[in-house]
Amino acid sequence: MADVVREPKQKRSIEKKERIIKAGYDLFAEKGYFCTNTAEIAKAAGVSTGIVYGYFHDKRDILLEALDIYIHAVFTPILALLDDVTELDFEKIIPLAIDRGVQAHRDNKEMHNTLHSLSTQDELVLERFSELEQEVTQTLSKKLVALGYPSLHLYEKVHTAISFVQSFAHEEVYDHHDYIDYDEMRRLVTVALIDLFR
Amino acid sequence: MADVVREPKQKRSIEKKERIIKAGYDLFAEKGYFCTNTAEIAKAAGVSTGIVYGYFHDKRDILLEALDIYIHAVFTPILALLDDVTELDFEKIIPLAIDRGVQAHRDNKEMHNTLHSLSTQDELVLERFSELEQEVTQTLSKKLVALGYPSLHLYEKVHTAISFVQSFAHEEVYDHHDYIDYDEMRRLVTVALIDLFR
Amino acid sequence: MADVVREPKQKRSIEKKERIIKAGYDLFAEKGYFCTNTAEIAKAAGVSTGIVYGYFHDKRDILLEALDIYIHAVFTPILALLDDVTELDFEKIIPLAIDRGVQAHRDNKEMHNTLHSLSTQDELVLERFSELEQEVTQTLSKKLVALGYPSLHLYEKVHTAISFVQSFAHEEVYDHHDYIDYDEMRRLVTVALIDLFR
Amino acid sequence: MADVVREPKQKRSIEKKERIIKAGYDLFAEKGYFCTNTAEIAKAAGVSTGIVYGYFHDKRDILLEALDIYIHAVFTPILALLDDVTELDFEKIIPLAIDRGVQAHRDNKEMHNTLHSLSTQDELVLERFSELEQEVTQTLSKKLVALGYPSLHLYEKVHTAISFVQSFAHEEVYDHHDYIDYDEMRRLVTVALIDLFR
DNA sequence: CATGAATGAGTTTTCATTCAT
DNA sequence: AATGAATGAAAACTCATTCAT
Repeated sequence: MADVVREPKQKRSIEKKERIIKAGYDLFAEKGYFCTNTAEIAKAAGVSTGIVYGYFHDKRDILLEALDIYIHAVFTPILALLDDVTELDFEKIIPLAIDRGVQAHRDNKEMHNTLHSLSTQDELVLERFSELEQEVTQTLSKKLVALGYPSLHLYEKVHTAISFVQSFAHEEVYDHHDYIDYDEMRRLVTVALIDLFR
Repeated sequence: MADVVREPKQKRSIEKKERIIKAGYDLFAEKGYFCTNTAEIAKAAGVSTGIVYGYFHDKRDILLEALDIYIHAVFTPILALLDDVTELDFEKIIPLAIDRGVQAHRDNKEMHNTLHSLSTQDELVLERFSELEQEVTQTLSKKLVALGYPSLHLYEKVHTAISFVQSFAHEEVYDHHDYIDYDEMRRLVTVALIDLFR
Repeated sequence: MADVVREPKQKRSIEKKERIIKAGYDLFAEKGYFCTNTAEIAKAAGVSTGIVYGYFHDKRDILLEALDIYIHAVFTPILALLDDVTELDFEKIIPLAIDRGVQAHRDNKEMHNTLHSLSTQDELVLERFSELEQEVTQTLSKKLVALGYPSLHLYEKVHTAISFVQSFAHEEVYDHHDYIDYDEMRRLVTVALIDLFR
Repeated sequence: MADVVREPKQKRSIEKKERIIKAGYDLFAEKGYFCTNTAEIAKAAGVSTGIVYGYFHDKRDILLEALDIYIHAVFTPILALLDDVTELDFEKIIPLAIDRGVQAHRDNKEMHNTLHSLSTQDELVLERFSELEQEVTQTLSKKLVALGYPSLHLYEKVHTAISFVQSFAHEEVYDHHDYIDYDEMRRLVTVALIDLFR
């Protein structure tokens, strides 16, 4: 009935809302969205089940907020990638980019999976992911152009690079395979990316 | 307490089991594992809900069998990739590989997502995915060696190549972004992969 | 998800569905719609909570079916009122009508209240009540005309009569007041109704 | 365990309490007792949810106070009915009584329904209704006697009259039926009531 | 083997009431 | 007195799994 959600203004409330998001984030990451229930989230956040619905419309709403956290955590370092760069030395930039990508993935791999899988079933999740990729691609492209890189097919290059980095990060972070030497793989990816921008 | 699952010998039973797997496959792909219920699967398969438990231990068991179907569908064409190749002309092989990868992804993208997301939560799903990647990497590597390609760091090259192809396939199949020219991106990926094996 | 409701064909199922409606009827009548929960209905019907949703969309759906029962129980005897009448002797007909009305009310007074109050909040309940009143009015009018009664303002007369009978029935059934002699009141109502049709 | 309810002495408090009752009245009338929650009442009254429990024991307590308002609103004009009458001309009195009854019903029809339905479930509501009917019947009867009307079966006549008026008021106010000419129906009721007192 | 009705534990969500501030 | 965040019990409804037929 009361389809109203508190927009907390006071510090204590804001902290509480954030505790709930954090608890949701961790549980969704650990067990997936569908295997996590609101009672668990409330318990993990140290609040009652009722108050969860004071801050969020429903469980999905918690996910959407967790998505924002995730996006912030993962993409902030990547967007900042070229901030300290003054000259276009891809031999230096690429390894740094890979490090950042791997680190971001390492810190958030479970959530990544949870969100990625939901993106098939949830318009909004998909949309936000999409917007984000666009923002990253365009921001990095703009910075490269500002540093003097030619703009021909740049979006495609950057997008491909991001895609390769993510793909490698995923491999390394999960580290499934005994028969793969990940250092060597990293070298191959590095070379491929340097060639891409040559 | 018949925790026993029939191993169907007769043709009619085998067909029935396969219909259930197919129905499960389609529904899991369309709506995800958790948003599909067993009654729907049974209905789609044209059987009663009860009999599902005559062929499968539980819902997850259907998923596991669907996983096998998926694996077969996706990886058979990829494993067969080098079967008709007699000389190592990567300028020809790579575009073919990309086509196959994109096609496989296109045909099974929803199931890919469903399974991928479950792999975080389900040991066995993860394990089978892992085994499969290993098999593909090693089979393709073996074929390349047989065709005269040097074996140094070959697993890493092949694995990286697979990873890049999948990554591109995903991009192209989902086709999120207006600002990306996917033909150009395909060209970039093709060049990168040719360089990888040069 | 499965928004499907079984339409029971077999005798056992039909009996079960009727048991649920009966249990709902009794509980709604006794405690009102909002103070009755589905678990209670299930328990009273001797079934599990789950199966209730096999036969009914939701709690309101049980109410709607109970409404049909109510309508049948209350209005069947009233509709049949003039069936055995061959001549228009209101001195005989009116007392009979009052008896029937009081009896119907007596048998179903709680449900009457429950439904009546919901009619304000539920379109469909209101609609069915309305239809019913219309049917009763028109059926009785038609019978009177067939017996030779003039049709001028007949609907209004019949509707007024019904309304008076219900009103008296309510009074007598509840029997609130010590200071009222209900036999005398019945006499007054009888006279008023006879005069109405004179 | 402050189960104590403030009896407000100061003007501001009294106003606040009245605002809550008014808000409760309106919401109960509009949506029914069970579909109205205390937060809504508080909001509509412009107070906090907490303070509601400073003035009322519980939600039902608000209803009971709203009942008093209702009773006052509905029955005051009816009780005053014969105040200006000096001679017993029922041809004049009856139409006036019907007008008053219809008007009272029109102004409070939703609350009437809400309260009426609760009277089955709530002793106190039933009791107050009963007391009220008694008061109205007895007050009007006394006035009639003072004007020279014979007291034989007077309570029954008055009670019947009230009951008929209410019944007609309900019909006219809801105005369900296209096939009914309510002006004609009013005429019939008027005649019946005049005859009742003849 | 097959059916599909039945079970009941589990899930999301609401809301009257309390309580820290 | 007043606030409105917080509580937690209770409600509606779902669904994997079982079982009588």
